[in-house]
Amino acid sequence: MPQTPKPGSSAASPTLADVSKRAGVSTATVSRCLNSPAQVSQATREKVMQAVKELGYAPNFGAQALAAKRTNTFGAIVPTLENAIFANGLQAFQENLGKQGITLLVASSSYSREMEEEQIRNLVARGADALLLIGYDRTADSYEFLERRGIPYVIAWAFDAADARISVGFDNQRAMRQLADKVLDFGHKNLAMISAHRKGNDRARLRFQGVRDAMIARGLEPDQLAVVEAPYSFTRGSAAFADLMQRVPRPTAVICGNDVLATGAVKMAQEMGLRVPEDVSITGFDNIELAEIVTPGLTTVDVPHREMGLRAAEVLMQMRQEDSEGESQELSTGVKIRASLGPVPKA
Amino acid sequence: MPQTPKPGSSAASPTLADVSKRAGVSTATVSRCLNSPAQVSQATREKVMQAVKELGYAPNFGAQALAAKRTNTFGAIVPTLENAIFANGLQAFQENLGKQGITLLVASSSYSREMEEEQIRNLVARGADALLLIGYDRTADSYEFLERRGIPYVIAWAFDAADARISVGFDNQRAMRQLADKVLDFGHKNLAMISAHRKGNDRARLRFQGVRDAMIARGLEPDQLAVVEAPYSFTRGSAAFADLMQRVPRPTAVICGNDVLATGAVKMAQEMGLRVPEDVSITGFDNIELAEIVTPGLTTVDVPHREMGLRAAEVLMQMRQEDSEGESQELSTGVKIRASLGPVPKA
DNA sequence: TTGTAGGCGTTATCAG
DNA sequence: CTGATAACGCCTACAA
Repeated sequence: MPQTPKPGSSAASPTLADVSKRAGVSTATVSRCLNSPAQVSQATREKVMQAVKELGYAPNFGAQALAAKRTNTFGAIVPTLENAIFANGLQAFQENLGKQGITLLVASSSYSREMEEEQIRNLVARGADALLLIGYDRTADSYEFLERRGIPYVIAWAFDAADARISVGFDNQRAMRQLADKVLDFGHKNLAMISAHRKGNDRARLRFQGVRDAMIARGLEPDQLAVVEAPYSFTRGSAAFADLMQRVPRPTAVICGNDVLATGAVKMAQEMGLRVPEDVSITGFDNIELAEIVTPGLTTVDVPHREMGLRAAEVLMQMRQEDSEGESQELSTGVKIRASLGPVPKA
Repeated sequence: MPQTPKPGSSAASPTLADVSKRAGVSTATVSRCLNSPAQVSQATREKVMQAVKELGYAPNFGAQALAAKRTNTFGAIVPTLENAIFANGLQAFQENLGKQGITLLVASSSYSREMEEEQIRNLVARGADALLLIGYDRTADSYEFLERRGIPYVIAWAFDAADARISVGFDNQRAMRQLADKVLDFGHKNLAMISAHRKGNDRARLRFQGVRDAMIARGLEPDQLAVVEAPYSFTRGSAAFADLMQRVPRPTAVICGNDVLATGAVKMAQEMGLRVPEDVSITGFDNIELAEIVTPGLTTVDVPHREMGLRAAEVLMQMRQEDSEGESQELSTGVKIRASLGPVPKA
């Protein structure tokens, strides 16, 4: 049945054909008007644009992608959107992409490798030209899928010089080691750590290892490190802290895998009537705004979020455009000292 | 390890045709296998699924949308993703959608009506079946576009009984009025407000009005209310607070348009050596986690974020499925009293 | 500068 | 149950 173009069908989306009809030109001309206006004469262009306005035409993305094989869309998959850990980096990433007219699609994996694999497929199916991913740990299928499709991707929030994959990030282990060194400088011997689940999370594993490195360098027994794993949330941080405070001997410093956990810990300390840092020191990781907001301010690892996002965008755009290999970039971190870290309490 | 791909087809995405060839069936059968497996015999199904696995086939979203005219994708456009104001609501929205196999695409408008209009077009072009929007204020073109396309949408974070559009939200004016009443109960006479830009932001205007309402009801002159407008950010909240503290007479209570601004204000107060609430009271709006984290805790308007997201999802799914009108829902807010609000300081 | 026509990958409507 | 085949909306050589 040939299409029966109902006159005045208001609900349907106008198509290129509708516009072309109204402007009295061919669909090709309309398409050119929209994509390379220079190729069209002033007069027709105006006619066409007029029709576009009147009909409220907007191109159908699917059809466009299908025909052009290019979407000008990048994707990013982060473990979580619930706290601000990735917000600033993503924001910078998006800003830089926007300058080149590229749209960003964001998805969350909820810290699950399976979910991430699904989201990767999802974004690719939606036509993402390139992907931003967090850390190295993901299913083999995920990597295989990306390679097979030839989708450019860059790994952020982690950097491994020994890995051939392109990344823009920092050395989690070294970063945490530096922080732990500061903690030990204050004389702490009984350390504890609140870590994210290390299984399937390379950043968490490396940060844990960083603490051990620091202990070993001082002749401390790393297995003495009391560890509790907790999902990255404020309340879980509180619970984990309460747990650790039951241990004997009680830790004098609690190193947290990120600022959200550390904030939860600080709040729980207050609830328990423990003073920070007089009774117990607490540190974070990331240096997000929260670290400054909580009282006392968090001593934490300062991560260059914005620069990471910026650079990642550059690398990715280059990889796509020139079909070049791309080049990994290691960024450096620092330690931000705030009041939450202090000397060992007198027993 | 690649799977011995067909010569020349290594980088390209496998298509339905590739799968059908490999499985020795028609493309139609493959499609059915994937979409309504019940219609296919056990034997063929297995053959096909095998081929799908081997080729790493994933459907092309654009083509799918083009042919099926539906995407099982909803969109949401929020003013910002940088702070957690909308995070919990969106999370709940997404969770509920996920149960029905619907994917959520999120975009940010950066508090700009023009940008929002662009994002609406963008998401619709990408095939969003329905949209979640924040507040009522948007360009006429935005509304016109949505109506013309017949895209179901629901307005959240605001509720206006007099407006015919479907919404799931709360009365911002009344909510703020209740909070302001509490402030006045403490005896404050010199009030100040840090508001979001009211132009193009109905929620901000209504909250402002809510404060005035409370003042009027007590016989205070509402024009005495000192107001500073600031973008919703921590640092801007700090700056605005510093500004207000210069005013003569100095306000004894600062009512903020949201918790982020209020937190910035609290921090600035501390920097200035002012005690909260002994020297000055500060209130927020939203009751996000932050309100509990900052010291002192924020007295704020408690908004049922999760329920709003949940309900919005329900309403929207219903509107799409049954093509029904949908029904607006007003949610109620409360006032959460914390330490940041106290009596008027003795002069 | 403009128009014609083929094809992008899927779904859905028919017959077999 | 399965297989052709016609849309779906757009882009892009290729012609005119």
